[in-house]
Amino acid sequence: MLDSKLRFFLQRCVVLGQTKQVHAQLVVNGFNHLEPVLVHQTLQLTKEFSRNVVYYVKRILKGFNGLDSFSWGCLVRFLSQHRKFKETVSVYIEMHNSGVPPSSHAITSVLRACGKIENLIDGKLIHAQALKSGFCGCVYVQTGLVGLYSRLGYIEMAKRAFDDIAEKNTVSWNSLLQGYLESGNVYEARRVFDKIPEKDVVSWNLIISSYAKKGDMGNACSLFLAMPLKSPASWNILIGGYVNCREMKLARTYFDTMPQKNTVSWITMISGYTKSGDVQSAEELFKHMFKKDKLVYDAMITCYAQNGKPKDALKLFSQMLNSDIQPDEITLSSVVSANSQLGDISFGTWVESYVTEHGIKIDDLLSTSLIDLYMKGGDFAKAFKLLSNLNKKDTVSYSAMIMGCGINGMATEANRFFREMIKKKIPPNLVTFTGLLSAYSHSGLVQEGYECFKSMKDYNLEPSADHYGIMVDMLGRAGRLDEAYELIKSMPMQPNAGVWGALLLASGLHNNVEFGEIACSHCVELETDPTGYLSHLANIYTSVGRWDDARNVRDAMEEKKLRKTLACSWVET
DNA sequence: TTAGGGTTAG
Repeated sequence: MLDSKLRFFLQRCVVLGQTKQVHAQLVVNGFNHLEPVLVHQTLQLTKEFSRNVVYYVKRILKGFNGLDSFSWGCLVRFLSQHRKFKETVSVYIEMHNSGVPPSSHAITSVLRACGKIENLIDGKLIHAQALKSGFCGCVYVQTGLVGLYSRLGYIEMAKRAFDDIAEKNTVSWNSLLQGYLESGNVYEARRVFDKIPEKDVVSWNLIISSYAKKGDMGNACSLFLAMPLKSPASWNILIGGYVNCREMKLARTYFDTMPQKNTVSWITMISGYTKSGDVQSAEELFKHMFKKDKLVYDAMITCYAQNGKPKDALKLFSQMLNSDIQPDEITLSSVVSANSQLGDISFGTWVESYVTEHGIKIDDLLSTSLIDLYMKGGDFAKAFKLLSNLNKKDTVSYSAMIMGCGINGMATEANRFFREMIKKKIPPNLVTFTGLLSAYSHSGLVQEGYECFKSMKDYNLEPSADHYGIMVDMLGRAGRLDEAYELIKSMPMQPNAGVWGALLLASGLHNNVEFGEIACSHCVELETDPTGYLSHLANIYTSVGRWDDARNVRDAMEEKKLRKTLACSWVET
């Protein structure tokens, strides 16, 4: 009687607190055989991932006297469903080490997880276990194997696993299709697609997504129009394709007409606007969203951080915390980047304590943004420690380091890091050279800077206008104005105001009227507000005693300023 | 089984 009563209560639990109450009842009455039902129910009712639930369930599992592969399987599946793939694998291993035989659910889930985190070694081990435990006749497990090998690019293995399936379902076919798409064999993929006996939405979405990723929107769109039933994912794939091609207008048209938008649709649009620098449109979408989840906040914070609005990024971050949404390492990397733009080094300490308090893992990307923060703030030791603790040092982390050296005029260190990355076969990029050149420039090492600039072509890098700007600045400061001017004339692209501005600045330092005039005229042409440049020129005239010219320039400035003020008040009224 | 959020410059 009590048994069925407890079962009844369990099945009606809607929050963790209730299952915990019933659990206490079970234990008191010695009904431990109902614990698997409790585990199942608890995980079923947990719609949003919660670490507390995992701890709670794990505690129950550890207390089992008998082996329960059902309950363990529930947990493994729960973790996989909530995209905690590393944990899925580690819990599966824990289960195995406890001597619990796997269930088909557990195997299918862990195979998916191995595929997602590209863990071939464990994937193969689990394949062997599946064989040993006799699950290789189960279509779900077999399909899981096709999925694993497909995702990891072992198409031959995937094909073999697929051929072994006696009764293939559409998921089996789709997994194979994904394998061919992953390995870039479009021809074979198309053949598989055409052979699928009952194509479902996913079959269509997979093939459309492959065209969209390549930027072949013609094919993507015509298949999209041809498909019989569209899911929100189909629309999102198409929108994502247009976003990647920077076709925001078309993306917006589909976004506006799609029948059922979900958060993925909104995030795809917001990140599209982020990349095209349209903060206003991103903001407008964000404001109109009804239910904002963590990923939406992340997308919008990144939008601010990447478009030079660090203060807005931080404001939104505190709003996020106030809404009780927990940030993770992805959120924090953007927020650290925002703080780095503001030069607030104290935020690094905050992040480090927040991370330990909330059990967030500092991964390489978050470390890199912290390296940038500490280097800009001059805490070389902390940055260096983070760099040496990285799992994988890459172009970005080294560039952040070198960039910091550049800002702080540490040419020797910049050069040391540069040589280190070359030795490790990590390719430098344009940012690396921006850092390196500015390090030489700030230290006045003209010869080294020159060599470095010339060496860019050895790494197949074409200097940008900014790199020329640094060179002009460096040569100019050293008084080599002729060389600086010659360098500008040799530029393969149109020199920007930064380049001419550097020459103007140097002309001022060395009281050179000739180059000052040339540089200033170009700056005025390129920028809407010429007052700063003109005042520089006036100072040059003054320094060589050409008072009349100085006055003429200042008069011209007054007139322009007056006109600007008039224009402003005209607009205001 | 498909679709969404991150790090270095300006």
